[in-house]
Amino acid sequence: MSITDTREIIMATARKMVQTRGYNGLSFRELAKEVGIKSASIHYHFPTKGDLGAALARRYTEDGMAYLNGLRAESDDLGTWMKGYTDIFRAALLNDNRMCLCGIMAAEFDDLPPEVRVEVDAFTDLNVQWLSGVLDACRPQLSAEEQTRQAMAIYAAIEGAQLVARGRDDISVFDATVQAYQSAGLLPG
Amino acid sequence: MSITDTREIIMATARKMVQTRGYNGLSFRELAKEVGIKSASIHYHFPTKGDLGAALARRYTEDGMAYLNGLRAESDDLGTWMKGYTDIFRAALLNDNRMCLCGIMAAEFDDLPPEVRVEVDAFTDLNVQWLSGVLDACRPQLSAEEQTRQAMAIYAAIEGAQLVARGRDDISVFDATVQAYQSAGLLPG
DNA sequence: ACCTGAACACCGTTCAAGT
DNA sequence: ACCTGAACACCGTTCAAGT
Repeated sequence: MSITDTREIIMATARKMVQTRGYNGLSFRELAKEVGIKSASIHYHFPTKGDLGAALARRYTEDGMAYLNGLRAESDDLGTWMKGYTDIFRAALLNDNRMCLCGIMAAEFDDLPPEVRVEVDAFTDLNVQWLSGVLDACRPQLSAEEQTRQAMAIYAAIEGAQLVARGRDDISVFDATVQAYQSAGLLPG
Repeated sequence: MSITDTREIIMATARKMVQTRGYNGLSFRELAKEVGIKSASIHYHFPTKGDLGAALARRYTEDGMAYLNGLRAESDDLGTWMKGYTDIFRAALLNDNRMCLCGIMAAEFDDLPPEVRVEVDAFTDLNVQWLSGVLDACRPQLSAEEQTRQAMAIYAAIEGAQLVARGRDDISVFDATVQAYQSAGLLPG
């Protein structure tokens, strides 16, 4: 086992925990037990909880953007793009009623150390940027400001749909809500 | 000071703390310090943290519904109703970037004791019910199911707008997002 | 390079004891 | 009726010590 392996196992395990219980709900002792080391050893890889949280958010953003950019590269269909987008959030709910890592952390805003806040912000920015790109492809007549505003609204609405559906532990709430967004024309396609 | 007074002070103080830091972020010791008693004394009024959380959510729901029902009684104007509705969430952000008590708790779903979950669910139900009533007044041609679905979508979208705006600590994000919802026709009026 | 046990100040909770 | 101090098992963090 090299350095990287243990570090990766810690991150994968912690990511699941945060998506389920939140940043505050993440316990170093519980995490260590699951990984099979002592809690003090976690601090060797991530000096503070904030370091771990920031690393998790950064990786989560990287993975998400790789998926989304692949989606745009592989298809020219607006419907495929938007279904691919909403499916990220749907998949989290399907996966043990988990939440978007940065969505759940946004709710804990006041408890987050600055280095984590920065990464949560970056996730939001990149989501809005990607959605703006999609809007530019399908609604080029809109100004850049209007595209950004609509992209922000789409992102916020999807996060809200996930939050509420999760609170009900009912994925059909998510599906029905996304469909209502589509009917209203909030989502393109 | 009667029983009720201390109890009320505890609830008012705890409510602010939960709207800022969440259920997990609420500390009995910190709460006690602010109230001016010892943490063990909190347990006299609320045996467990779950009891306190449930009482907070129930009171929050009661207060909100009293406001919303007053709104519908005092005016016949759809715009006034919807502005009154979104203003609840806007006011929380204006008040030290706080969140809807039940919105922040919904994100902590997995950490909530059952008695708190029940109250968070009730809040959602009553919001959807109130919004359905508004939709029935302005879009009577819709089926009850469709009204409920749209009401759920409105509630989820507003919660999401608050969540994202709070993460940015920027109320203009909330305002722009709500306006985008209105332009799309997701919000009536 | 990586891990550990022990200590620190925190946490919710319990309970016998005070008034 | 209401409050308290002390104890319990938890928490993140630090650090000297191990290999």
